[in-house]
Amino acid sequence: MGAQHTRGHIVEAADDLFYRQGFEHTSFADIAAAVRISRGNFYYHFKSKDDILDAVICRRLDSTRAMLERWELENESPAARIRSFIRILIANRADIMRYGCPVGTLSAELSKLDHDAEAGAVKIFTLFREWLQRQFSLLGREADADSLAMHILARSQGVAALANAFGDGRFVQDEVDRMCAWLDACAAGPRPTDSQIGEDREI
Amino acid sequence: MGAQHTRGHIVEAADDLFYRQGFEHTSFADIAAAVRISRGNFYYHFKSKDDILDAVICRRLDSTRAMLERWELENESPAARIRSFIRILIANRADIMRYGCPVGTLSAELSKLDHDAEAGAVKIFTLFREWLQRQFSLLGREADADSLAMHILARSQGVAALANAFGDGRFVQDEVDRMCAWLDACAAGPRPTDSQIGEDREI
DNA sequence: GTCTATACCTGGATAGAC
DNA sequence: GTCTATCCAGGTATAGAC
Repeated sequence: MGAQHTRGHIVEAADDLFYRQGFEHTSFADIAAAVRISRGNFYYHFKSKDDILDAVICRRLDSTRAMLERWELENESPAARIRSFIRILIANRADIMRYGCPVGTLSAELSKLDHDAEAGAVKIFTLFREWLQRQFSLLGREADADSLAMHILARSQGVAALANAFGDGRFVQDEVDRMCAWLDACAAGPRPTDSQIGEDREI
Repeated sequence: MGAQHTRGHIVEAADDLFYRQGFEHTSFADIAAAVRISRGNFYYHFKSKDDILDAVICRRLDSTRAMLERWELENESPAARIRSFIRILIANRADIMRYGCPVGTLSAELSKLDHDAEAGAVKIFTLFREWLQRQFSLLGREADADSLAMHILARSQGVAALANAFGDGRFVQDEVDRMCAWLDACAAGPRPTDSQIGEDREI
């Protein structure tokens, strides 16, 4: 068993448990049981629980970067790329209904704990934010690209929060449809006709 | 010191601490320090920490009911009432940026803890949901009133989540403006003109 | 590298004096 | 009603054998 191999196992198990149970609520005993090593062995690989958290956040940052890159390669148009983002709500629907959004719930928890690692968790949000901003810029919305990015990010967070609270899969689908329709209107241009001002400000 | 008086103090302090620090992260020592009583004294008033949580949730249910009633009395039109709801994001902006939404963060935490009281926390959401649904019905949107209620609830949750993560007050104001504009379009009628289908599905 | 044993602390909960 | 003293479980972290 190479050290890196065990270390990787620990981070992987911790990532999963932190998502499902929360950081504070997950004990070394929980992780040890999942990885099948003794508690004492942790301290050969990490010097504290906070250290494991840092490793988990790095792992999530890496996998998020990889996912965003994939979406970019798989889709030609920025609109299609943004739709890939919106559709993670569907792809991960079951987990989201049970455990919420991994990004949102972690940064919310760390915020309450007043934990130093909160900044790292927010960085994951920032990856999405900047990526979405780039896509909206490519869509011809340079002027308000960041605002649009934050808007769609907020909506997906809200959907995840209520999906978790009410456990309603139909609601998720409805909101995804709304977001896609909004995106279409958005791609069509900032202010289609003068008569639509009012409705259009929604965009 | 009447028993009810002390009990009320405990619940009040616990409510505040559970919001700012989270339920699990708040210890009896924290509450005791806030209320200025000894730890042992808790058990005269409550038989366990979970009991205090139940009392806190009841308190929040009551204060939510009172707030919704107030909004109803203070505003004639359903649109104005819904705007009162949207504007809590502004009224409580400072707290939301620091601690998130009290309803959303509690039910998210209890969900991860797999705690029995999660159902109670979700009831608070349900109060908002049903109240909003009634307002949308009065607005002439009986057919999709619940869907619209969930939509606006989700958006406010998303705004709170990102406001907490990024600590950006400007973002909150922008999103509140968007939500108000959306509401105006919504009140104007479900499908203004045929040519707007597509943009309109946003509603 | 991984284990067992254990130190040490915090947190919830109880007992009983006042 | 409120206190002090105390118990006990569970958590992080360390020491040292293998």
